[in-house]
Amino acid sequence: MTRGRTLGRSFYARDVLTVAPELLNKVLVHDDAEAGRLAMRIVEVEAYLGRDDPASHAYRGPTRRNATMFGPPGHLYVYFTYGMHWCANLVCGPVGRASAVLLRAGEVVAGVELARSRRPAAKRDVDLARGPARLASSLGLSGVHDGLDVVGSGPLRVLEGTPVPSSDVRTGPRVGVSGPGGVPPWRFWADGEPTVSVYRPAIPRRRASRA
DNA sequence: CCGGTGATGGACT
DNA sequence: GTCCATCACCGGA
Repeated sequence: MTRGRTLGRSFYARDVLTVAPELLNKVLVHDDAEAGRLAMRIVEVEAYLGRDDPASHAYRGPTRRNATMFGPPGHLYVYFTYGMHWCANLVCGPVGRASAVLLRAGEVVAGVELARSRRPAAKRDVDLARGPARLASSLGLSGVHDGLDVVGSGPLRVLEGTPVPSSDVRTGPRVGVSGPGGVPPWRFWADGEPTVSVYRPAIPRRRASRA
């Protein structure tokens, strides 16, 4: 299931709220020189608007961490969080807008054995990429992939897939984001997908106090 | 199934 | 010092 046309730059160059739902059912392919190929059908995404979005990493302007977001669309923004996890986004919109789509969940459609080896904690295959850090882990993504172009001949690309009919696209609030929630339909998934990550309201927890 | 919580390090104020 | 675009594991129902 790794046939199909590679999406071009113009796909990503549009408004992030247009691109996000269209990414559903697209197939992200990662060819690792040593590990091999893994292909992931995207089933859940989340939009981040950029400078005007309090929940976005880009809200306070460019830093070394978020530099990729401020660059051209069609590049992968990978960041490190909670001291142990990587998460991946696709940069959208025009240069400088810093909008991006967080890849929240997917279904492994090629390289399942490889994904299992990367995520031994997953009890069932449906858990291999249920959640953004799990998705990145299954794909073998980390900081070395931040900034990579997914358009063209690199190890990463996104293939066309069967579009999800708009009547089957569901929307909801963002996951794990505190602060002003805002109005736009931030999160998108396809109706009936078993691999969509579970919604949990953002409840900031204090770090455990030392005795 | 569900809720509670420790892990763990970097970015930012 | 505080906050994370999170996950795995545990105990209870």
